Amino acid sequence: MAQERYNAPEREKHWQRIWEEQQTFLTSADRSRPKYYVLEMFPYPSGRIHVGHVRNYTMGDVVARYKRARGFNVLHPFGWDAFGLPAENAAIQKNVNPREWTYDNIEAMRTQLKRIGLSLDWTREFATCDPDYYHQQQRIFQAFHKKGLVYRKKSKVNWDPVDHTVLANEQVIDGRGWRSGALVEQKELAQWFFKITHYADDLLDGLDTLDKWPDKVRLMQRNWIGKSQGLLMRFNLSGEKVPADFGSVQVFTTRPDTIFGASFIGISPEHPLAKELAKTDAKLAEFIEDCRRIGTAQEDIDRAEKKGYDTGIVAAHPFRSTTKLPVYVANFILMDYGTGAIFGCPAHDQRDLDFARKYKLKVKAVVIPEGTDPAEFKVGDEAYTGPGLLQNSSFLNGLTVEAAKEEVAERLAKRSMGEKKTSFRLRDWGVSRQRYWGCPIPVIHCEKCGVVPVPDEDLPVRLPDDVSFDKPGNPLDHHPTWKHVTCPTCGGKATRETDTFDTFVDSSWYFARFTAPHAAEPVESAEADYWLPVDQYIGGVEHAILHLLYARFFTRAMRDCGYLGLAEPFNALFTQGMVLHETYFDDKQNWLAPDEVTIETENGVRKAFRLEGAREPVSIGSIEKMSKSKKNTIDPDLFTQHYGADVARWFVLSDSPPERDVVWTEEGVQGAWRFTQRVWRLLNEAEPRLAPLDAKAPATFSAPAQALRRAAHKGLAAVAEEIEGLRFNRAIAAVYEFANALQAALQDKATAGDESFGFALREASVFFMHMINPIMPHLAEEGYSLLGYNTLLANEPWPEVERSLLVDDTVTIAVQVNGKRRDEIVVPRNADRADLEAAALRLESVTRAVDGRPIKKVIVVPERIVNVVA
RNA sequence: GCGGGCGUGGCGAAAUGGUAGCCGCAAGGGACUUAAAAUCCCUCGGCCGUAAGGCCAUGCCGGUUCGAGUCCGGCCGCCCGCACCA
Repeated sequence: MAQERYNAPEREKHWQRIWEEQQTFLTSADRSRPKYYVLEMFPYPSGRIHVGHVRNYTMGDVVARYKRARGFNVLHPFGWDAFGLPAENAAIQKNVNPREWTYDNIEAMRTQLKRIGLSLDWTREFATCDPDYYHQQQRIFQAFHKKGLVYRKKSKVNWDPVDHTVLANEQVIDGRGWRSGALVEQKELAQWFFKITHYADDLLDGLDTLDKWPDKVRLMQRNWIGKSQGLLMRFNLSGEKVPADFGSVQVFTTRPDTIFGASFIGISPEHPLAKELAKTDAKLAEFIEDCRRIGTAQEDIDRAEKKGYDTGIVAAHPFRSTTKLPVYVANFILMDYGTGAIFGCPAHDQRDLDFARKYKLKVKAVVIPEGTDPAEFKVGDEAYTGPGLLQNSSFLNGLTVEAAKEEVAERLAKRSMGEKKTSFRLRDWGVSRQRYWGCPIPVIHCEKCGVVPVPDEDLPVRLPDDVSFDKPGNPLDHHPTWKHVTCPTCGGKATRETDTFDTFVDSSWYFARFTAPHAAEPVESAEADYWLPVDQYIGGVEHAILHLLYARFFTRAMRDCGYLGLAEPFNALFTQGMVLHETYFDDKQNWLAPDEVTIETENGVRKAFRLEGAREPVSIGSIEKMSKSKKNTIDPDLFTQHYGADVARWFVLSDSPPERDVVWTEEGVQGAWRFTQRVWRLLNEAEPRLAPLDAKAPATFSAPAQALRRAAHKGLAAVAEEIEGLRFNRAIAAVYEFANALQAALQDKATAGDESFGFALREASVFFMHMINPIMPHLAEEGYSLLGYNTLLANEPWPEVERSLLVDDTVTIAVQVNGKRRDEIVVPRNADRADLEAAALRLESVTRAVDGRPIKKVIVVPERIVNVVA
C-alpha cells in the first residue's frame, strides 16, 4: 500500500486543536439527558506527570467518551490537590515561593496532560490552593463549627525540637526527625478536630449501600471504624498503694461472659492510674518510659514482648468476694481504645494467655466447646476463642456465650457496676497542621473572648505571600504582622490561628465543588443535586481508607449543614493497579534509567548493557513500582512526543486487568504502536472499496459481506459490554479480534466487485472507529475523517447493533464420553435435544470411546454440550 | 498474630459449573527484499506416535457432580491490608 505511515504526534495535535476550538468536551447544560459524573482522583501537582497518571486518567476518559457516545450528559472535570508539604520543602531547598512553585507545576502538568487527549472540561478546573476554593472551605468549617462538628482539644504530636515542626508518623524514622535527625519528642498541643465519630454508625451502615465498591475497600473501612459491642465494668480497688480518687477502675470488655476466668487487671502505661502511681514509684516510672520507647509503629509493637508491672494493688472480683485480681500495668494495652484498662482472661484471649504464662498467673477455662468433656479440656499455648458453654462460672454454668454476656450485663447493671457500651476504633479526625502551605483555619484567639470564628464577611483568611523559610517552624507563626489582629467581638488585641488544615480536608469535598466551581457559595444546590453522586470514581487503592472515609464524612456533615442532599458521594468506586517497570543497576549499585540501557537477548537470556561509554554489562533487577529513587520511570511526555498519546493510552489498558498492576515493557509498547499503524493500514486498504456515503443497504448480503457484518456487530457489542464493566483489557482483546476479521475479509479475493461487501465494509470501518475511539480517540477521528465524514466522531452516538447478527445460525458443541471431550459437532443453533443426542451417538469417535459398554444416559445441554455416560 | 486476595503456557492473560489457554507479547520457520526494517503466511502447554490418535496438564491432596480452573474441605506458596482493639 502506498499510504504514508500514520504520524501520530502531528495528527494528535491537530485533533486536540479541533476539540479545543469546538469546545467539544464542555459540560452541557442540557438537563433532558441522563447525567453521568465520572471522576478520577485529582493529582498533587508535583511538576511532572507520570505513567500512573496516564493509566488512571485514561481509564476515566474511556468511560467518559463512551458514556458521551451513549447519550449521557457527562461531567468529567479536573483539578489539583495543591496544598501540601512538597511546596514548603521546595521553598526551603530552592528558595522559591510555594505558591509560585505550585502554580508553575500546575502549568507544566496541565500542558503535559493535554497531550494525552483527555476529554476534560477544563473550564471547571481549580486548585485547592486557589483563594476562591479555600475561601469556601473556610465557610464550610464555620458551618461545621456552628453545627458542633468541630472542637479543640489537646493531643499528642511528634515534635521535632530542631526544625520546630510537627512530624507525620512516616517522617519519624527510628525515633528521629527525617530531616533534622533530632530525637522526636511527644508533645501535647491544642489541635482542631472534626467529629467524625458522630457519624461512626452511619458511616458503617452506609457501607452496605455501596454495592459498586470493591468488597476489599468496604471491609477495610469496616475494620477501620471497628465497632464492637461490650460492657463497661467497674472494679473496686484495694491495697495500701491505691491513690486517692482511684477507688475503682473502669474496664471495657467484649467478653463479660469470661469474668469467672479473670486472673488479672491490666491497665495501659498511659492510664491516669498508672501515671499517678508512677509519681511515687520510680520503677514503675521507668517501666512506663520503656514502653514509650517501643514507639507507635506497628512493626515495633509486633516485635515487642508482652511485659507488665505489678502495681501491688488488687481489684475485687465483682461476683466472688474471695477472688482478688492483681493490677498490672501492661505494654500491650492501648489507652486510645475502650477505657485503657482490661480484665485479663488468659484461657480465652491469646494476648492475656501469653501475659499470664510469663507472669505465672492462673489460667482457668470457663468456656468449653459443646460436646467436650470439661475434664478433658485443657488450654495449652493457644487460647480458646470459639463458641461453647460456660463452666466453673457459678450462676453462668451451662449458658451459651451469648446468654452469659447478657446475664453478666444485667446483674452488673442492677448493682450500677456495669453498663453496655458500644466502642469504636475510629477516632476523631485531627485536622490541625503546623504548616504554611495549607488552608488557614479561620479562627481568632482572643484573651477575653476565647476562640472566635472569623466572621463570614472577613473571609477568606488569605495566606500571606511574603513569608520566609529562614527560620525553623511555621512561617505563619513568625510572620511579623499576619497573625496580629483585633478581636471581631470585643475589638481587643487578638491573634490568628496559625495552624492550617490537613490537606485531606481539601480533597474531602472537591467533587462537590466541581458541580459549580465558580459559585459564590461552597456548592450550588441545583447543580449538586443534579450531578451528585459521582457515578464512577477511579483512583488508587492507597486511598481506600482515609480519603474515602473523610469524603464520606464530609458529605454527611455538609448534608447536615444544608449544603448537600445526600450521604454517599461516590456511587461506584474503582481502584486501579500501579504501573511497574524493570530496574537496572551497575556493579556499584547505582540505579540506571531504562533509557540508559539497551537490552539484548543472548541464547534466550535477556542481558542489559549501559548505552553510553564502553557498553559495560549491567544487572537486571526486579520489576517494581516506578519511582524516582530506582530510576525506573518512563516520562509520558517524551513518550507521547515520539509514539503519540494513543499508543500510551492503548498500552496502559491492554494486557493486564485494570485493577491489577501492569508492567511497562518496550515490547508491549511496540505492540501497541504496531497496532496503531495496522489500524491505519487497514483503513487505507478498505477506503477505496467502500460503498458511497449515501449508499442504501442492499437487500441481500453475500456470504463474506454477511460474515464481516457479524464480526463488526459482535465486536462493537463486545467492546461496549467490556467498557461498561471497566474490563478495558478485554475490550482491547475484542478490538484485536475484530481487526483480525477485518483483515481476513480484505484479503478475501472473492469479495472483488461485490457491492454488498462494499456496504458491509463501510459499516464495519465506521464501527471499527467507534470501537477504538474511547481508547485511541485521535486515531479514531483521523480514521473517521479518512472514511469521508466531516463531523467529529467525538460527537457521534454509539451505533446500534443488530441483535440478529450477534448470534450465529450454527453452533459448535463439544461431545463428551464420561466427561471427557471426544469430538465436536456443528449443529443448527435451535437443534433440539433428540437431534443433538442422535448426532452425538452417530459419531465414530463416540462409538470408539464407549467401547461396547451399555449407554446409561446422555446429558444434553442445547448450545453447550452432549455428554454420553457409559 | 488477625483479615482479605491470588496461584492457569516462556510471559501478560481468557474462560454464565459445559471443548482450558480468546487476545497480546516473546520465540521458531517461511514469503517479499540486493539487504535490513516494515509487512504477510505458518507453528507455538507437555509426553508418546510416521500418522490416525492417545495420555498428562489450571500449586498439592481429597470431596460434590454426568461434567470442576470455577463449588466444598484440608494443606503449600506468594501478595496486600491492619488494629496486640480487650
